[in-house]
Amino acid sequence: MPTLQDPSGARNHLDTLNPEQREAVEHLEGPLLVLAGAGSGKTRVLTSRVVHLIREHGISPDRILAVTFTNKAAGEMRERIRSMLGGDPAGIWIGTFHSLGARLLRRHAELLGWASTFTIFDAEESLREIKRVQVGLDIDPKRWKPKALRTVLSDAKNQLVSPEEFWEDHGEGFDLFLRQAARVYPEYQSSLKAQNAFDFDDLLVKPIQLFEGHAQVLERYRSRFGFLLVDEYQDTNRAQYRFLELLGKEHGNLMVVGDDDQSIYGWRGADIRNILDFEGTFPDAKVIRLERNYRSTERILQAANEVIRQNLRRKGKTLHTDRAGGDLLTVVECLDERDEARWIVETIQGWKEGAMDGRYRGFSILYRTNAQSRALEDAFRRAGVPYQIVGGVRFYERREIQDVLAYLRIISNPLDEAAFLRVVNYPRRGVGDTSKERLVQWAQEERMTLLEGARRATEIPDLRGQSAASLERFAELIQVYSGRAARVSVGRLLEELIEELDLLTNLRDEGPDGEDRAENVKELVAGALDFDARLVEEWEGDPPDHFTELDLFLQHVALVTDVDRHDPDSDAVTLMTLHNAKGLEFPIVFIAGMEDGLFPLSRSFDEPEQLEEERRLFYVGITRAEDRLVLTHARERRRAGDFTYGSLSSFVEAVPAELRETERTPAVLRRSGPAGTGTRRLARTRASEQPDPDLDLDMELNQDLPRFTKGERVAHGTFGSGSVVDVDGFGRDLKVVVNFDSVGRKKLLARYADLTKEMGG
DNA sequence: TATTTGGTTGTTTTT
DNA sequence: CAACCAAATA
Repeated sequence: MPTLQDPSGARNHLDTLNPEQREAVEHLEGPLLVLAGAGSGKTRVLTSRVVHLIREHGISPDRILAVTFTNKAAGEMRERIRSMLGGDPAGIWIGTFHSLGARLLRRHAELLGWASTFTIFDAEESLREIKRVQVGLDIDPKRWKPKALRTVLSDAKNQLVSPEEFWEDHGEGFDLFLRQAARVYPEYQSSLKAQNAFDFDDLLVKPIQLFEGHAQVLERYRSRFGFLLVDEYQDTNRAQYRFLELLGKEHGNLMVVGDDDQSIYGWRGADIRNILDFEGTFPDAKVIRLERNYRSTERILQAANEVIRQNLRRKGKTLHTDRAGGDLLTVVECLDERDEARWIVETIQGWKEGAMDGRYRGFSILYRTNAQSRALEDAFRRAGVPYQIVGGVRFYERREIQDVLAYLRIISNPLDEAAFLRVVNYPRRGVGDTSKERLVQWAQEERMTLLEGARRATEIPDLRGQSAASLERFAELIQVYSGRAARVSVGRLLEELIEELDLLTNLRDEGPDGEDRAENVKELVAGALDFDARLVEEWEGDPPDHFTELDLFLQHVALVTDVDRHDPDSDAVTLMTLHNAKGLEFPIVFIAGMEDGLFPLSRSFDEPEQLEEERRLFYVGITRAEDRLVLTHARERRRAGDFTYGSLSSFVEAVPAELRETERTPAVLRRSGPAGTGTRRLARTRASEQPDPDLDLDMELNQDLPRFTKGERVAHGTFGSGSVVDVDGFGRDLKVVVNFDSVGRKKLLARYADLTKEMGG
């Protein structure tokens, strides 16, 4: 037991806790469910309990396993424990399910038939792989969408359904799509194995197989980790539950912390029953509720309580705060998404001088879909207000980053064919699709890896001399760098590689985005150089012996998310989806796009379960706010190319009127005349709402699309006159086949085509 | 072999 | 209105 100094005065860490928090922290053995409302200090409870276990009960840190939802949360937790303890909790495991899984696999991959230098395929890479498998099985990727297949396979994995079981269930079933999936699944798995790769879901599934198939390994970790702690338990899925069950069911020292009202990942397989039924699974479980909120004003909390109260499937709790009163919620009506964005930016500029100390960092804008960030981003850029977007196109998913990473992957894992094929002709060295094809085929026949094949490219029949020479040089390059990888840091390796390939110049020559791309690559290098330092602390007392720093770097970048990269200290407004906002807090929060159909999304209307999940998402959004909450909605919004007209979200109407005030942007006021006609709009409901008649622009788009019948004569701006041959689809998807007199047959989408009916046809 | 073009497609949410 | 993809052409 460490008898270390306590610089933060945390010796009395119990004194600052409320009775419920304290009870949770002092809990020693047996299952414990902490139902922690938003802002109730659950992270504090988790860290304090770890510290308490170590310091008061003499538990060695290496007996503790803590699971967090993001890597950032893991890092913060470790940091807080360190500072409370006054020293590093060496040997403790803290991470996400995925990173812990990766860690286990690094140590024991051989038992499953993988090498410890395995590659982790990200979502994009698994998609490519699925496509490749599809083509191999002669399954048309147009008819059966690879993305849909990936979703199905991912779901199956998260439910721990093996390829064999999946085949039994669907291989000969009546659902044609699932039948295709049943064929793809086993092929996909063996393809991954052949490349010494795991996909994201494997990081959960394979450790479970490891435990289930190797009793001595399970026993080793089971006895090592006598204390398990899990954050955000409401978002765990079947596989994650199984993982915990294997490690913790026997001794039962499992503390889970979560909030059923904040379960927002059902679509990803998260099973809310895990938390709802915890007491059923662990009959001797102690349950502690944390309902005191330390974050938000009373007004905000009342709104949140009222909203979530409408859900049926919940444990039920009500949050309280000492922060009586507070500002009303503001509901703002905007013209369209650009007006909305402009208003938000201007409001932020106005407010920051007063209450916010002239700083931007306390502001956050949340939205339902990533697409909404575009208009906001435009407005911020135009106004010169600093912002950071979390999510959307993720940093590590950018094309140029993926290209560079693919080099590192093939250097680290020579079996990684996906990486090989990605960069063998990047930068261009005259190895086109046909050459690649030849190589792949030949290597397969000769039973060698693509890299070996490239090394012996001159032996490949029907290959241009120039291509063969390029392949040989490429193979040599990779070989040289593989050797260096063991001796040199990743940062250094990357610098040399980029220099040698002259990548930055290459990127800059690419066109308008080239400079940005070059910058991104530089940022990656900076990250790699920085990585060396971090490595040491993370694996302290648990040294990496079977693999290189390069492997760990690749693992790191495969698992970091954009939320992890969010920098709360930079003075910028934060923009992100509501999903990404989980666990964060801001003094002032804007939620944009509060329209029925967008939030809640229209797809959730007919499924009560889904509507409840949307509502929980709204609840999460509301409870991010400390002092002020602003909800904006637009009369019309461009979505997927055309206009949609939305009315105020029913979620907002669920907030009692006395808790909110309504406002309209100047642009709206200009349109509808001075206030006074005011409240009418907000009381109105549903989609019957039309834009004001004086809203001249885009009037036509709002009119019902004309109907067409076969044989009818029509006229088109560019193609001239013709007759309707066929009509297909309906509504916004209405397609019309017209045989034009001059240019012949064309298939047109009615909503764009602007066809007019010819008189007397 | 590389680049351009035209046509189709699509918007939930992500570890 | 994109972004992405397949076929066409330089």
